[in-house]
Amino acid sequence: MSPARQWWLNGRMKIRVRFAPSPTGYLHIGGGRTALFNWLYARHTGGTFILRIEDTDAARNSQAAVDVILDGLRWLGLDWDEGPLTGDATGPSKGDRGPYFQSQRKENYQRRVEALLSRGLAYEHEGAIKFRMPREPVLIPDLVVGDVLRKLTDREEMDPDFVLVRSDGQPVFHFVNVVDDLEMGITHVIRGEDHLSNTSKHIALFKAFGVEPPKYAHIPLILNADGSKMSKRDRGASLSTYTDEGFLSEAVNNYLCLLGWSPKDNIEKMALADVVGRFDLPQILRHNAKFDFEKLVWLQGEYCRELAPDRFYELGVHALAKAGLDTNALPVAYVKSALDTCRGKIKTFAELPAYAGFYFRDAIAYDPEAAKKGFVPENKPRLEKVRDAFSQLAAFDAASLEGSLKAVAAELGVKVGVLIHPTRLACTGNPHGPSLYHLLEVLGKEKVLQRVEQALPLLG
RNA sequence: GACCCUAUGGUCUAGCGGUUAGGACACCUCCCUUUCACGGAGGUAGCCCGGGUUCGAUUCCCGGUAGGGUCGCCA
Repeated sequence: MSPARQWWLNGRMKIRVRFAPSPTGYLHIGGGRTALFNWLYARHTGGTFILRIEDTDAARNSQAAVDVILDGLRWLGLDWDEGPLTGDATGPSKGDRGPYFQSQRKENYQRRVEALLSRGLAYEHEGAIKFRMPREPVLIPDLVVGDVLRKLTDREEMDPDFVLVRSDGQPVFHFVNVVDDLEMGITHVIRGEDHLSNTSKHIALFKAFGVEPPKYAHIPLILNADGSKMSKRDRGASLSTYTDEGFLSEAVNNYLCLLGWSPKDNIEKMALADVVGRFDLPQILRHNAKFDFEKLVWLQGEYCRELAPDRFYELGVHALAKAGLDTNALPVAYVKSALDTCRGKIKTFAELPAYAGFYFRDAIAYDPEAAKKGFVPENKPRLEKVRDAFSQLAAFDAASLEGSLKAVAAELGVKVGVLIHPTRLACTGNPHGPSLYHLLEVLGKEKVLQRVEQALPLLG
C-alpha cells in the first residue's frame, strides 16, 4: 500500500477499540478503567466501542460471570456499540462483526491456524500447534510508552516459538486475541501494561497473517496502596465493592479517569461528558498508580452532596434496607424528610445506617464515650427543663424548637450548646448527626419526649 | 535468571535547561457553626542515588537502586 493511500485511509478509517474481558466472576477495578479508557477514546474520536467476551476456558465461564461484566459496565455507564446484549453466549448481540463470544468463534481460529500451517508459519509439536516466532527483537510502537524494542529473554532464546493451539484442540489467548482483533477490524488496542511484553507475539502474528498490526496503547497498572499488584482478593479490587457500598458511578468514573490520565490543568472533578471532550492517548501517564481510597471517598462526597433529592432518597433507602432497616412500613414523607436532613452530611451511603439509624429504630444505643461526658447529674435538671419546654410547644418545627431551646438556655444562663449535646444524645444516641432542630422536627414531639424521658434516669 | 516499563511531598498529579517546584486528597492549626459535614484562612511535607553534558540540571544522556510487568499447552 502506498503511503498516500495509507494516509488517506488513516484519515477516514473509523477508530475501533474493544474491551475484551474474561468472565472470571468479577470485574477488576483495573479492568473497569481499561474499559473506561477504551470507551473514552471511542467517544472522543467518534469511533466504535466493542465488547468481546473471552470465554475460551469453558469450564470456568458461566452466564452469571458474563452478567457480572455486563452489569458492571452498565453501572459505570459505558455503553458498547457492538457486543453481547445478554450473558448468553448464543444469545442476542448487536454489531455485524460477531459473534462477540470467543466460544462461538471456533471456525475462525481453525481457518487461521490452517492458513499458518499451510504456509509453514506454524507447525505441529507433540500434538500442539506452535507458531514460528521470529528470532530477532521485535519493535513495538506504543502510543503511550513510545517505541519499545522487545528482545528475547534467555528462555525464549532457547525456544522462541509459542503454542497457538493446545494438544486438546483449544486455541490459546495470544492467538484468539489476535485473530479476533484482526477480524473485528480493531484499530487501537488499549490495554494494561501487563500485556506490553507479550505484544511482540501479537505483532508477529499480525505480520504472519499479512496485515499491519493495530496501534497499541499500554496503560499503566493500578496498584494497592502498598505498591503491590492489585489482585482479586485485595480490598477494592472488585467493582462490586463500590456498587455494594453505595458509591456513585460518577465518583468512581471520575476517580478512575484520574488514575493514569491527567487533563494537565488542575481540574480534578469532571463529569464524564467533559472528559470525553478532553481525553486523548498522549496524556496517559507511563507509571503505575496506587489506588487511594480516601481520594475516591472525597470525590464520592462531592457528588453525593449535589445529588438530587429523589436519587438521594432512593439510594438512601436501599442502603438502609441493606443494613436491615426496613423503611417500607413508614410513611414516605417521614423517610424523605429524615433522609433530607442527611444530605450534604454523609459521603457514602454505607455511613447512613450509623448516621441516621435512630430515625428508624426505637431502641437507642448511646455512644459510650458521649454518654460518659453528657449523661451526668448536672445535666439532668437541664434536660428536664428542655423536656418541659418541648412539651409546651404547639408547633413542633425546627424554628420553634430552636426558639424554645434558646429560651431555656437563656433562662438557665447557659450556652445553648450545653443543652444541645445531651438532647442530641438522648434522641439519637450519637454525638454527631444531622442538624438537631431539624432532626427533632422529623422525629416528632411524641418520640422526642419519649426518648428524653427514657434517657433521664441515665443522668443520675 | 533474562527481557520490558517506570521513578516529583504519605497518595494522585502539574511543570521546567534558570520557577519562592503549582494543584488535589490525607494530615495539623485557626475561623464560621447547635454537633458533624460544608465553606474560608494558614501550615507540615517532594524532584530516588551516582556520574556525565551544560554557565546552569528536578528537567537531557549513561549507570545504579527501587517498584511493577513479562518470559505457560492461564487469560
